[in-house]
Amino acid sequence: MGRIPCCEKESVKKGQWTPEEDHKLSSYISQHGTRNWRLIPKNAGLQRCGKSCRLRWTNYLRPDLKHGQFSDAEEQIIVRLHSVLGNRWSVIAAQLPGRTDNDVKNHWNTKLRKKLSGMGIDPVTHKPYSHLMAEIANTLAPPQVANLAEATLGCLKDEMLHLLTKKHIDIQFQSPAPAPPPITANLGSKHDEHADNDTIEKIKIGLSRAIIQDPETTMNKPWDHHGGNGGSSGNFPGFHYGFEGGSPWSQSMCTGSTCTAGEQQGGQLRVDENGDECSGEKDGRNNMFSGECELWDDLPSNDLMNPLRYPRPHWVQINPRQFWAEARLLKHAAWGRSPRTSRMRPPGLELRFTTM
DNA sequence: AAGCATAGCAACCGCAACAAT
DNA sequence: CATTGTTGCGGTTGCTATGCT
Repeated sequence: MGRIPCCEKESVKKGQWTPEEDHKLSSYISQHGTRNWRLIPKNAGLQRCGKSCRLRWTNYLRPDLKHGQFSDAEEQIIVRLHSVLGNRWSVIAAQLPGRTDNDVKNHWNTKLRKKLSGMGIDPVTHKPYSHLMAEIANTLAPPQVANLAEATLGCLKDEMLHLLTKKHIDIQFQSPAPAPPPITANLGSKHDEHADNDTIEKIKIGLSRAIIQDPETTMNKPWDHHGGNGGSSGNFPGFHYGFEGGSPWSQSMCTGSTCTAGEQQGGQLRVDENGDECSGEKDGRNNMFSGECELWDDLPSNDLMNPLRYPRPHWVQINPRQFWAEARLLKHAAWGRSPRTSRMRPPGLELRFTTM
């Protein structure tokens, strides 16, 4: 025999509250208080669950609530407390008069998390992504780092794939040496799912190859702390980070060589439809982290733990900004239209990334 | 102008902690 | 101390408005 439900589900109304319901609930609570939520809907003449009434009151109807936009000061409090407390929304909300835990949680999930990500800061740990990756990389053996880098690149590939598969495309990927056979990707026909999956796999392989490595840079091994082109992070070549002190909003993982002034001031980084950089978009879509990641190509994942077998892995630094700019150019070329035709790629696409 | 994608927000759900008996 | 009921919390979902193609 289970616990009795908090209300009779079948006779209870769900969904948006009407102004009449709000009025009934508010006037009842103003007279009788919020003693027993199970009895409140019955006594107030509402066909609602007590739990639903409590939620409506605490999150919306309470007279001491603020309903407007979050101020900069409030946002900074949330970020600071979240870095210490994590997702303890009720505790965070308690420090913000007039705000509910639901408000804070929603604001975090829709705005602040993206804002931090856009600035290159991991919203979970509140550390710069590059710092985290450097920390991880420094604790792993090179083959494991390769695995990690592969996974990182995999995310980028999926994003790019998504970009490409939004519309019908017919592309050829062509890679510099060692030249793989050109891969024709023909997406958009739904009639043969197996063939489409096969094509997607081919695209993934093509992208892997298209992001081609620079043989000269193989002299710089990621685990060689004395060589390479490491930045301010010190130990791990290719990972640059550095941020200005002060509020979290001024933090950035950018290095001087890869950031615009706008980014260093905390602006959001974007690439527009033309592949041009811009900043400060209000909705924060297409946010990217700047900085660099490293790829060791052509390492079969099932044998990555054998450094003797793969003593000299290839690697390439990827600037995500350039990645997306290239991706958009690729998209425009594939669709056969671009606002700036001078920037269109000729047929026989070559996707290439330069080191910074 | 229509259709689609995305962001923002309100509300729901399940679980755990707490209180009452 | 065990059981039962209530409240609070955080994750998730679904609806609506808005923007984009």
